[in-house]
Parts: sequence; C-alpha cells; structure tokens
Amino acid sequence: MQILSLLRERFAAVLNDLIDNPQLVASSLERIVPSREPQLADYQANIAMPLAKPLGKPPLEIAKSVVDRLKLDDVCETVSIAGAGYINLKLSPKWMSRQLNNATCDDRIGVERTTDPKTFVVDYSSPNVAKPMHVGHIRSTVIGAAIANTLRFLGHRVITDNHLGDWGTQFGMIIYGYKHFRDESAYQSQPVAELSRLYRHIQAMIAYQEAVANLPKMDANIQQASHRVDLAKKKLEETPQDKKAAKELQAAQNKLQEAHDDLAAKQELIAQAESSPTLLSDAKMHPDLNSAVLAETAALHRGEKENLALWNEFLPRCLDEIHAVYDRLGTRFDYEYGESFYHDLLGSVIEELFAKSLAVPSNGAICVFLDGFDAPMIVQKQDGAYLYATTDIATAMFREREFEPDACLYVVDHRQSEHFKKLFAVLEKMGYQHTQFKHISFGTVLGKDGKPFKTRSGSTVGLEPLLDEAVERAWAVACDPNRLQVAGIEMDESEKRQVAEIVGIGAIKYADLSHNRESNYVFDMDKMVQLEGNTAAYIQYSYARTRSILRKAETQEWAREKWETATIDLQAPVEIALGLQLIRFEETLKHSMQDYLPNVITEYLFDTAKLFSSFFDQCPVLKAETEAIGLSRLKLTHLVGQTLKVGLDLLGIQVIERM
RNA sequence: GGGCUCAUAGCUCAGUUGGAUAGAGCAACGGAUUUCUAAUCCGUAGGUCGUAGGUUCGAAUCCUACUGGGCCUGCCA
Repeated sequence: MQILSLLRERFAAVLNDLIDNPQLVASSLERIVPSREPQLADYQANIAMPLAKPLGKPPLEIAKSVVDRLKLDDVCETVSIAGAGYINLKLSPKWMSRQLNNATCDDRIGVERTTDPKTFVVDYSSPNVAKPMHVGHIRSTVIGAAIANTLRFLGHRVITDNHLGDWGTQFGMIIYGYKHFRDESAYQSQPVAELSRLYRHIQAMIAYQEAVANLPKMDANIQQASHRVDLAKKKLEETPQDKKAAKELQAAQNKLQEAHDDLAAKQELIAQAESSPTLLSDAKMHPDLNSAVLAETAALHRGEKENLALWNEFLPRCLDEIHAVYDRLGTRFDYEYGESFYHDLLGSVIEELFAKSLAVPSNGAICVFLDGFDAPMIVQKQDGAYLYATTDIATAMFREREFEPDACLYVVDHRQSEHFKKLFAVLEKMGYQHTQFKHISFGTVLGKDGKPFKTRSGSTVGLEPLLDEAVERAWAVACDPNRLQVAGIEMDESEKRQVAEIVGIGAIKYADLSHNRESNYVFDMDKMVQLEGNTAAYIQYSYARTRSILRKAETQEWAREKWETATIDLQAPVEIALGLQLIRFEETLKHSMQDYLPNVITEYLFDTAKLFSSFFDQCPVLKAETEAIGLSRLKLTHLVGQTLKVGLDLLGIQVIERM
C-alpha cells in the first residue's frame, strides 16, 4: 500500500499538463508529503508556493488550477486549499477500509516487494573477539541488524557480514598471558573465562606501566600548562579589553585542569594496581609488556608455529563465547569473514595500490595521499606491518568480487568517520565507482552524567551483565505477582523467564533504536525498562492486548473465525486514525531506509500502539453495538497486532502472547 | 593549529530533508476504573529551537560569525 506514489501519480498527470519543465514537475512531486498538521490533512502538497515564480502566477491561483484538474475523488474525502497555497488531502475512510481489507493478514501485511531490488552488503557489529563485548557493541549490532532486516523485508538482496577483529593485538596479549601467567586448571575447566582473565590482567599491567612511565611527562605537562596560564594572565592584565587574551586565558586554564585531571586519573590507576600484589610483582617481572605483546602479535602474523597453534586453539573458543551473546540477542550473520581471513591478501592490496599509482613510500611507510586530507592513509607501517586501513581495502575488494554489491553499508561509530571518508576516496580511485559506500555512523553511548558510559572505576561496561540487569528488572515489573493477578494471568516459572528475557532484551534494543542513530544518547536503564512511555514494553504490551482480544473472540460463537473473512469498515474517528496509520506501514519502512534511520520505525510503532490504546479505550470490540462492527474491529485489531509484530521483528525485538 | 559534529520544554529525545500555531515521552498538576489486562485513556501547564547576522514567499532546518560541549587529527582499531 503505497499512498504516496499513488498520490504522486495523480498529481503528475495534472502537473505534466500544466508545466512543460520535467525537472520542475519532479521537484514538485517531491513536495507531496504526509501532513505535518494531522488535524488539517492526511497528506499535503506544498507545490504552489515554489511554482509561483517560475510560472509567474500567484500561488493560490496555481493551487486552484491544480486542484480543479486533479482526479482524486475515489481516494480522497476532501481536497482543499489553505493558507498560502497548501493543498490539503484528506483520505476517504471508504478507500482506506478497502485498502485494509485488501491487505492480506499474512506476515507481509500488504507491504509490496520493491520493483527495483538492490544488493546491499551490511557490515555491522564487528567486535574484537577475545575481548569481552561491551555496551558500545550494542549500537552497531542492533542498528545494523535492524537495517539489514528492513532492507531484506522490502525485497532487497542483503548480505550481512560480521567483520570480526580476530587477528589483532588482543591475541598478542592472550598469547603472552597464556605463556606466562596461565592457571592451567582454570584453563582446562573454563578456557574462555581464563583467557578473558589473562586479557584483563595483561591490559591492566600495560596500563599501569604506561601510567608510571608517563608520570614525569604529565608533571611536565602541568608545569607547561600552568606557565601558559601565567603568561595569559599577564597579557590580560596588560590589555584587559583584548578578547583574544581572555579567550587564551580560558583555554589555558582548561588545559591546566585537563592536565591535573589526567594526572589524578593515572595516579588512581597506579594506586589501584599497586593495591594488588600479584599484579604489581607480575608487572615488575615483565617490564615493557607492551613491546612484548606486540612481538607476540608480530610472530603470529609471521606465521610462527607456536603462536599460530595457540591462535587456532583460542579462536574457536572465543567465537563460541561471542556466538552465545549473539544467540541471546537473536542476531545472525550470513558471513563472518574476520580480519584473519584477509591476512594473506594484504600484500596484493599494496601491490595493486602501487600498480594504480596510488601508493607512495613516505618516511619509511607506504601511504596513499588524498586531496582534501592533511594526513595520508597509511597502508603499511615502517616495520612492514599492515593496518586496519589495509584490511578494509582488502575486504572491500573481496566483497566487490564475491557479491557485486550496489551499496556497502558500514555501521560503525562516528569517531571513525574520517577513516571511512579516506577509505571511500581510495576505493573510488581504485575504480569501484559503481558501488555506493556509506558509513552508517552512530553516536556515543553516554552515562547519566553525559560522559561516555563507564563504570564508576572508569572501565567499560560489559554487555552481558547489562543484559542480565535488564532482564532482572523486566522480571521485577512484568512478572510482578500483583499485576499478573489483576490481569488475570497465571504464569509458570518458565513463562515468566521467557517474558522477562524478551521484555528486558527488547528494552535495551528499543532504547537504542528509538534514538536518531547520529546523535549521542544517554543510557538510562531505569527509563528503558519503564513499562510506560516510548518503550519496547509498551508496544509489546499493546501486542499482547490484541492477542488477548482475539483469544477471547474465539470463545464467542458470533465471532469465532468469522472475523477473518469480515470487512473492515472504519467509522469512529479513532478507528479512521488507526486505519490510516496501518496503511502507512510500507511508506514508513521506505522512509526509514532512505537514510537508514531505524528510529523512524520505532516512532511509527509507538504511534501505532498509542492509537490502538485510544481505540481500545473508545471502541468496544467484543461488546460492540452490532456484530458487523465487532467483526470489523476484530479484524482491525488483528491487523494492528500483525503490524506491531512485524515491525518489532524487523528491529530484532520479539513479542509475547500475553503479559 | 586544522577538520568533523552537536546545542530544541525541568529531564530524555523527535522533528518526513525549507512549509501552516515547533512535537512526543518522563517528571508535575487535574480527571476517568464494579476494565474486552489501569503496563491504560482524556485533559492542563511547560519554548527567545545556544547568540547575532544573512539567504527567500517561508528557517529549528541552508550560509557566515560568535559562545559552549563532544570527537578526530602520520604509523591502534
């Protein structure tokens, strides 16, 4: 059901007669949009005002001549002109009813497959294995999955690929840790936990050693900064009116504060490390761990036997671990070609860059210089090692060969936007112009204090404990015995567990998806597990209500199975509003994928749930005035349920039959 | 230093790519319940869209400057 394209077709017929400039017609058609003023119209055409100048006629006159020729009486109840020349369209409830009746109640609920399918590669999640997943991985995973699902649902060919970090320094850490610090019995009984402990142990020691090494430098920083403050002060005293001097003082003071904060943070880190005797003695016994770890990594990359064997031993276990998390999140990938997969191809990437005269040696490294960027893209380090830029190029080349995509979407943190700009520039120079490479960037997850989400001690928050907490809270609220009693629902333990899991995980996913991905968002567990307001639970609850009504209908003779073949007839204002909302599902999905913004879908689902709640409040279904009205409302209710279910499913959120 | 990005109600956020009187949710206040599940509904209040200019029929949206935050910036990913 594509209302917009239907309306545009009708307008096009008129505009082509009125205007002989096809470009002007096209841009006018773009201005036919869902109305911003639902009270005034369902759709509006803001075409008359911009046409005033090119046509040399007043907007109202243009609007009138368009409306006079427009044939929309089958679709619209009213077509009117308002204000400066807005053309307001109100759809006819009869027409809407017919559309809804045509919408089969299957799991596509009337959404057509695109007539112009494209091939998308969606690269998302991409965690480093062997490191515990943390809160930052949620966004990429959840947003990427939602985009991939939606594009696929719309009829595109979608290939999802999890570009795992399975070849990096973290393996050097684990290998080094395994060789020197492993607890054999712990490793035998719980290998992944032990590897994770080793990883954290090594990382803590490196942080400690770096902090100690940096202390003198930080002292120097403070002195330097305080000197700068003095200078700025003096200057400002001499020229108190100088705005620049005032600004400089402010900047200098900020720098000084920053330097003090840095030092304090490092001192705390050191104090923490020194409170652990094992860590301290291990760190003393293994000075300069950082270099040692890099050496282990380099040995692995050289293919040194022992390290490669260890890597082969560790990797499957790390993957199992990570897949357990994906299972819980309900995420799957078509492919998981990690960095290691591309390792052997990196040399040929450099060769090709040279062959295409893009690569240049510079200061001992191999670089690609690009217009508009200060720094080049470095593809091979002085020591001969390759970088993630190199791997990214190899990955893109592989995907071009393997999948021939029309578009390649990278769902990655906004901090890497410059990297992707460079990457795409290089790929274009390499000749991949026909593919649209796009960085689907997203903002940082912040804590309630507005700073990046961290634990109190400053470490990142692990993903799994977070999921556990959400599920626990969901249990407390959704499975509250008092509430279940009032709702008349008896649940056994396993159903409660299932409800809590679905509501809890849904809450986290929804909170993430409901924010515009471009902006940073504040992670607030209290809010997202709230069961009122714009949350997953509110929508899941609405779905459960639709199911509840339909279950009850099956117990009543007049309704049983009959509603399936009944006719929807929208009568009450709230029914009409709800019906219009349902018809717009396809339009919403397309709108959402125009800029790959899943929050367009969450907003739609929330609006739908709200309208359903109003409908539910105002329109009796099982106790309707007549059986015909009751059957119509039952069918509408079913359609609402299906829409919510399919919509949530695209977002990777499950529903429950009763809650 | 250079670059990117953000600033909308007390709080968290939308804002259909330049359209009408800027919208939700939470919190606050007032109403509705012998309920087709109150995890609900209806209503009230809350705004100099960071500041100042500019572009035009029309600006939260585009341009310029400024203020304040975040991020990136030659060998991590």
